[in-house]
Amino acid sequence: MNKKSQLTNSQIIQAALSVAAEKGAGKVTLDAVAKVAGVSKGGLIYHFPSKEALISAMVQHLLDEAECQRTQQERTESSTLTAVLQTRAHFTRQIAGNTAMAILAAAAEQPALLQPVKQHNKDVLQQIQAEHGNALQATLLLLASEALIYHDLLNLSPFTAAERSALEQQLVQQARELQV
Amino acid sequence: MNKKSQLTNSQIIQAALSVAAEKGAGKVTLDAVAKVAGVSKGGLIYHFPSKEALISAMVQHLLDEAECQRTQQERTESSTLTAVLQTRAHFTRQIAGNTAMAILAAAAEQPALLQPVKQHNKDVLQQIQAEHGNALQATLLLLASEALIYHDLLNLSPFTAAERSALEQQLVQQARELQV
DNA sequence: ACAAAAATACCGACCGGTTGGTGCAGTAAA
DNA sequence: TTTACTGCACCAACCGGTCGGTATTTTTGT
Repeated sequence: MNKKSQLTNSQIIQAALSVAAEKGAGKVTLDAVAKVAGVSKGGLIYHFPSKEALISAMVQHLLDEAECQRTQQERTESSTLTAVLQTRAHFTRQIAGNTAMAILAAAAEQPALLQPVKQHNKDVLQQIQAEHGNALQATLLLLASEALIYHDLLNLSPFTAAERSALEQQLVQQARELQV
Repeated sequence: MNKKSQLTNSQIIQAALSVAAEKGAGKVTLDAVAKVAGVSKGGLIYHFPSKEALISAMVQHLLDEAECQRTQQERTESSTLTAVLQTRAHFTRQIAGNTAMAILAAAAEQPALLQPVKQHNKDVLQQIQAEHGNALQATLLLLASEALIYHDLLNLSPFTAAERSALEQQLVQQARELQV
């Protein structure tokens, strides 16, 4: 029953994501997740032996998804930096609702659970720095883009949708100019 | 006993800050805070009638402190943007430990508690945009600086201390060049 | 000036509810 | 027979918050 098991597995993660998004980061409880996933609590524990394991899987899932979208975008972009900026410009808000609270839940629960995210960011940064002669400037552009994400994460964005689009566009443009 | 009351009040907030920093955002409980503050739970509740009130006060305290440091820096800087960047470069890491988890605690508990932070950011942004002809570029610099803070916040920084200093220096320099 | 009264600051046992997690008997499918 | 669960009772720990009571300070009446 490997297939059904995998299915249930991803159902649970999706449920965890949606609980985080709808009820808030502090409300991701095993009971709530099990209920939304349509699984008994015992079933949940069968798949993820602890809450920590569940949240860790949640974070990993998010990371895999981001990675997937980025590599997809890289086919039509000329550098990693522009690919990242474009991906973020297009997909951020659609994922934001889910991602935000999930990350927050992880951070609140046990900060160490964000370690994979850190590693991922580090990898991306190194790749970008290697591609550009002006690594410092490339890094600044990447940072500005990250700040926009963090704004979504904590719902702290002071920008209107228009302002935000302008910023994203500007970032991509400057990134393109940076290429030699 | 107004003075002693105020003292206890700030002791409690300090305790809440240190609990958040040392134990993590998810461990800010009334019992833990009371214990660190050297106050009974009843005493804590006397000062802050609910956990929400406590965390709200915590956030406000942080905001006031940041505001104070910034206005202090503004005396020796020629623009709000450079003042902000300088302040962040010098003080971020020393506050980071406390601030980080406090903000996270607020976010996880009830996202609405971050509303004052949002307003504060908005005000700063508007002031900066009004001061610069190239508002877009000024905003990008501000954003990059914010990303560095968020890195501290979630302990996600991929930079070494040296890299980080270089980035901060670069930001200030570009901000100075932006002034006309 | 001084005691009675009132307001303030604080204690800590206690309560109802929640949480993460266990244990186990049973079952349907592979 | 193994895998993948269900369903439910149960648990210890913990959580936010209440409540009755107490010590101390301030206000007030005389």
